[in-house]
Amino acid sequence: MVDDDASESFAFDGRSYPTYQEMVNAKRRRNADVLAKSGLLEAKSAIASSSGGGGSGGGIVGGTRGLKRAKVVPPGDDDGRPAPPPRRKSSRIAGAMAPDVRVERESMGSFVISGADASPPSSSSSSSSSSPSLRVESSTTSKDATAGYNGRVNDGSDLSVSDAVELVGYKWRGDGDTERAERLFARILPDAIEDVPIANYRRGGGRAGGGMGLSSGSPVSVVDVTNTTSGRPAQSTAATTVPRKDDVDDDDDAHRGIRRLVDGLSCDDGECVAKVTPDRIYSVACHPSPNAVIVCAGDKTGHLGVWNVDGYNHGGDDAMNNENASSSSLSSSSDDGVHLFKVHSGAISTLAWNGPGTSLLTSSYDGSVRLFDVERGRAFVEVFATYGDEVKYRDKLGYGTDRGYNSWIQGMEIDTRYGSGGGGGGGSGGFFLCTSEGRVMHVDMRMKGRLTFDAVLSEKKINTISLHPDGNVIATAGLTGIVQLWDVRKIPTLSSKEKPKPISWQESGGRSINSAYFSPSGKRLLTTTMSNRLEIMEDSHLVAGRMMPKMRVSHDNQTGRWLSTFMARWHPGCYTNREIFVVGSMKQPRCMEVYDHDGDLLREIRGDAITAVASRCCFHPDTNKLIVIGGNSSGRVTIAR
DNA sequence: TGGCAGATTAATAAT
DNA sequence: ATTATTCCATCTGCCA
Repeated sequence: MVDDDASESFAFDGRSYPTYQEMVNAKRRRNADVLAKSGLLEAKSAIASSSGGGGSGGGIVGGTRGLKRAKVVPPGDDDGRPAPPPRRKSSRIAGAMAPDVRVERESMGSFVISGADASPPSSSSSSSSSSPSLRVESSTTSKDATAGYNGRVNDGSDLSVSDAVELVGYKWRGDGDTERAERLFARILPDAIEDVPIANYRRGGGRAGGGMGLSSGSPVSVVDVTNTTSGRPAQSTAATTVPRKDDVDDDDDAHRGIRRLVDGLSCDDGECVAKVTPDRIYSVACHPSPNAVIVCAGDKTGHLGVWNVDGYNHGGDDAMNNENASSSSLSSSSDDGVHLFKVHSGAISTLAWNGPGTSLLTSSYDGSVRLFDVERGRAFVEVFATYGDEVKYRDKLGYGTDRGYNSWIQGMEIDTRYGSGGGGGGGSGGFFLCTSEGRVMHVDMRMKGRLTFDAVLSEKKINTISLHPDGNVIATAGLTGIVQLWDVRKIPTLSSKEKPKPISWQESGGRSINSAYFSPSGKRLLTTTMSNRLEIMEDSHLVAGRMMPKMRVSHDNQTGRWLSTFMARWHPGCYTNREIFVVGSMKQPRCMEVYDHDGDLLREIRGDAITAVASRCCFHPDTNKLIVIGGNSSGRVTIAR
């Protein structure tokens, strides 16, 4: 059985390549891969027979690193853990559902969700009022609504590190997890913070390390876009995709430098991948410390996985005696650097470190935002959450913002206008949120926390919200298929009747837009669309009215239902005059793609460590090296460097 | 215009 | 090796 060769020429494996060389390269890669695999089979059996090695899948891939599911709970568990419920799925289907929502099974295996619009928490909070002691049951029934609080993890009180570890179900917890987590929190992360250079986050002097600035020089060829009538420009690019210019232009040095970095990326060995969360990854973020690679991933059921990739700080001088290398008898995996917390009851839609890396914000479908404040030693503080109108919530930030079951927080952007390192509330000035029903909210955390505005900017879901570095413009994009730019200062509140009006907008192929992000320099706006395109606009914030993209790359974004959608993301630092971004890909073999700001594909990163489609990707913020991170739909994270 | 059914998608855990 | 499970995605088509 040979894989279908499909068509030769410039197309291969369902993709078309702009140059023959690239196609050939792709093919070589594929062939090498196939070979490797077949060779592996032999090698595997050989190894297995000889050394009988550890357990499952000597196979390179598959990630032996990271979380491991506890198979069976030993009968005599000392922890007093409750015996595992007989069966997970059955219990869930059997009806442990949220009060107001029922799921009915239909013939074809599809589900129907019926029930009133999740009425706000039933007034009688009965048992769960404020149970201080966390019950461990959870997890298996992560979806059940702990009456009130929209089924969130708790009533909004703080979660300590150990709380968050406890909330992880027995299935994904191991001995010593709490101690390890506490050390991460009390020691490893604080050390990592120390390493973050001030230049990385201080405003004013250029956002990024290395270097410098964007060519503020040429004020830009303002894309004249507007004059071309509604018609499209030369649509002729039909041929394919990338509008590339063959001759690299002037800023060669920068270009070459970046190419060198990008070409050097690899992720071939098993150390480059680990299972970090139990479920599908919705968001990834990387701590800015230049001396560590500490990756965070948020999954569908509210788990936050933290992977300390190189075991940063492990050898610490006074490392705890109690748990040195030898202690772990059962779980040798106890020191693979993966930590798991459960901090939300719904998907973690966005994860974001603030500039100095002192705190991590998590936004979730469960309607809450939590702050992991390393600097102040406070773990998962609920910073905002949607609450109903009941009087008892009057003191909560987010009081009266609950809009029922069909509303959730889809995206978040840290507000850097007051300085990303700002004192204020825990290391960031505040944040913007966008929701499934098209709302945009802003929370100012500088004082006690205040909801600054709450406006409906779209009739449908808004997927992302992005703040322009100049602090005056935000971009929203979502199911309406239109990117819109807004003047932050002129967003009307809910109470005011005036209709919000965007400064400018752009539609893209009529389908929805997965993401729209301003580049760190602010010069460009990058969108990822369901009409299979990546589009780059330049100086869009200077245009009023209709915008047109400067560059357009065709890109298969049909991830389907079971994978998180693609959202191309910029490198947060500026390389001299060159900005780059990364995006997942449906190509086979799987890869992550790095492009530059002209839409040129610099690299397809492949390797044994990429075991599945990397739906959500990001970069390590450091500009002195290049590290690419990808999260897939089974909770695995791959890093390339 | 809005609501629903149905198709589609990829990867794992369980068999 | 095959099957069942995922089911807070999104698009199209059909109905009112």
